[in-house]
Amino acid sequence: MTQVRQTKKTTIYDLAELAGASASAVSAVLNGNWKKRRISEKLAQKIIRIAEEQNYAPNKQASSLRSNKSKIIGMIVPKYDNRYFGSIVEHFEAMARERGLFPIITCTRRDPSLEIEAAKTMLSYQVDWLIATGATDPDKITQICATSGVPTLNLDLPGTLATSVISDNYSGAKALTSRILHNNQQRQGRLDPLVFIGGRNSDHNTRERLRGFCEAHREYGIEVSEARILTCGYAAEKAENALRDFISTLLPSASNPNNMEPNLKPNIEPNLLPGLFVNSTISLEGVIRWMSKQGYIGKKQPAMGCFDWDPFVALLGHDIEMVKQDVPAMLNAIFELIDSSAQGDNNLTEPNDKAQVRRIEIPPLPINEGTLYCS
Amino acid sequence: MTQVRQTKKTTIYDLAELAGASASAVSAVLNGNWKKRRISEKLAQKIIRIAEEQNYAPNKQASSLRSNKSKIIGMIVPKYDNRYFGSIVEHFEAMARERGLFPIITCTRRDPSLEIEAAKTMLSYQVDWLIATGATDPDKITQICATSGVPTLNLDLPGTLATSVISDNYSGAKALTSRILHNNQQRQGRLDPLVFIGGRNSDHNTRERLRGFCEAHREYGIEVSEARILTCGYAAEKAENALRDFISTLLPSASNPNNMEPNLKPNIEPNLLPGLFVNSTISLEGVIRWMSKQGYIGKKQPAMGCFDWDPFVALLGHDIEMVKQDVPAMLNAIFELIDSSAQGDNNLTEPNDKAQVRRIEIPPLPINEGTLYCS
DNA sequence: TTGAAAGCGCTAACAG
DNA sequence: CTGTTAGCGCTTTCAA
Repeated sequence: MTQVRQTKKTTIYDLAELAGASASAVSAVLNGNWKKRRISEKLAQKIIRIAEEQNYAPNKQASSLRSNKSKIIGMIVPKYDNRYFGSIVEHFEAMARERGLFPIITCTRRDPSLEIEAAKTMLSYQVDWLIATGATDPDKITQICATSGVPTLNLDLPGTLATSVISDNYSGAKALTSRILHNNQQRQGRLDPLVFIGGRNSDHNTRERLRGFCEAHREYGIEVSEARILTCGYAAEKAENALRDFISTLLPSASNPNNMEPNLKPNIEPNLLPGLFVNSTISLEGVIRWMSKQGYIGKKQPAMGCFDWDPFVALLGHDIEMVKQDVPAMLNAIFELIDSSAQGDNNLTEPNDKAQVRRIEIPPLPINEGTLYCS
Repeated sequence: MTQVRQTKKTTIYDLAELAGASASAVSAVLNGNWKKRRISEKLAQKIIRIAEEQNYAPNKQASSLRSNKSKIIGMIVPKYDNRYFGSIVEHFEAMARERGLFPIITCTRRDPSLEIEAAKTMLSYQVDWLIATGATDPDKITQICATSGVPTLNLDLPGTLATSVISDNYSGAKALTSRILHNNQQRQGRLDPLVFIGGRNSDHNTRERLRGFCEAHREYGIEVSEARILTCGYAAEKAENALRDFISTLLPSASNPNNMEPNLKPNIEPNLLPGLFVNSTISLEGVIRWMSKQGYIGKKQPAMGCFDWDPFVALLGHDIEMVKQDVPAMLNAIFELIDSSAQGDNNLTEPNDKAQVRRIEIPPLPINEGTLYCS
């Protein structure tokens, strides 16, 4: 190893010269298909040795320019501020690397325009695949990619133009709601409707969870009024404000002594909050912040549940039910699709062929580590 | 827009043909330097229109192959399982995009071999810059990149061969330790040494925090024994086990009725734990899990502090002091370095010139949102 | 104001 | 068993 720094990167031509061979020989050896080219083992060894000595790094830009496949697999993700997406990204990277793919992730902060911007940029960098995770408009991404012949898959939030792998939101939410209703009954000795908080009306998952939420109520024989659906977005602040506003309309106060939701009137007690279904950990953050400030804690805390999991919430002492989405299973499904499409690499089956568009729903896992302390 | 899908990607030659111009004109226009080439505004408009109509996506592989600059900026990150790194990545991406750079992140799970593997892969994809965040061996990465002439920067954990931007761990830890000692005194009515838990002896941050930890004790006139330094790694399980083992040697029990740390003996009470300095939120996860299981909660909970911040911990009711590392300031420092190097783009100042290697320490922010509920 | 042409580093026929 | 050659899509002189 003579050089520590060089102004110009080593190429296969440099290696070829050092090995006294041709660039194509070097290329073949370095790509591991020298048996096919029947290059002598001796030459192969020599080339490999020299490459290592020179600390050679192949130029993937050039290689994929020529071979028309980059081995880059892109993923778009909304946020890094919770365990769910963090886990998705970690699993995705690991599984991509196992397959010799190069994963690139980009975070679009739930910004629709950034999403399509990011997709276009990824196309420019010649991704072979694009996974749209939690995208606000997955179909737009699929369309853009289709123009360049790049296959896409949706994760977490479904689209109609590409196969989607998502949680079974309906069943998960229904089961979660039942558990909260049950806990609420235990706590308060009666069956009141819950409040649904967080998420967006416009997104499929929120709608499905809402459907499960309502169905669980129906099975308990409870009606849920529109006023109890607070789909205010995901941000913690929005959830905090939405809850505050809702409660202020609910509880009797100096400013509005009579302004109570009709069906709650007979039961209402100033310090008794309705049970809460929180649609994400980030919304939960706002909810808990508000409850803590107001002193709705300990005995005064209502039964609660959260669609998504966070380890500290499990320890929060709030006795909060959680649903953990099955990230490993979801990514297994994703890579099964990718693997199988790589196999049947004929032009007959277009990746996002109309007939092939499927929706795969993965059951989430119920969690209840609550009640660990602070009873 | 006639085509929805095409088997072959559109190139500047296609656009050139459609525009009745040459490829080089198209290239110039699309790169925004058509004033320099004095191309007619009319032609420029036409080309831009056609490009949009065709949903043209430039091939960055080809472009950077030719121009020898990719505009790709890579970052290596250890984990996505905490707010600190999540925040780093989000800020990094946003700031990179502001500068027209393409950020690519890769997560190496604190695995040294994966780290250098990832660095090499990024080099193959022709990154213009590489930021090594929390790397176990930053200098190795700097060396590998230097071979290809790619400048690097260290973040979070420093190296000696490239400029590093890190938190002021010593001062942060010292202040945090003082606060915990103070709280402990309030709670237990006396001054006992704390236990330091989490992190690695081998990493600079842990050592510096330990130094601040000891110095704070010294200022309080307390001696810290070796036995109280539990640098067991970062994983939650490891912290949980280390704490369990430590306590079992500390407290009298059937199996070891006399096996107590000498200087604690006079004060010991079965249910009174020593105060805790926890070196990361992920270690804290294990610590709290164990404490909850054992019932060391509420009044029985010792004073605690955590180097790093998590919103749910703030709501945990454990009255846990936290230190929040100043991620925006850290990334400002990073991009200041990048920006200034891009400015003085002469060959005279090598990016990682020996004389230029600096260490920039950013003061972390103290946080105390504790005591919100569950008093 | 524009086009032709060379070549970035690599791969893949094809020709020995 | 190995080398020559022709591009992949783009940028960049250079020449008009």
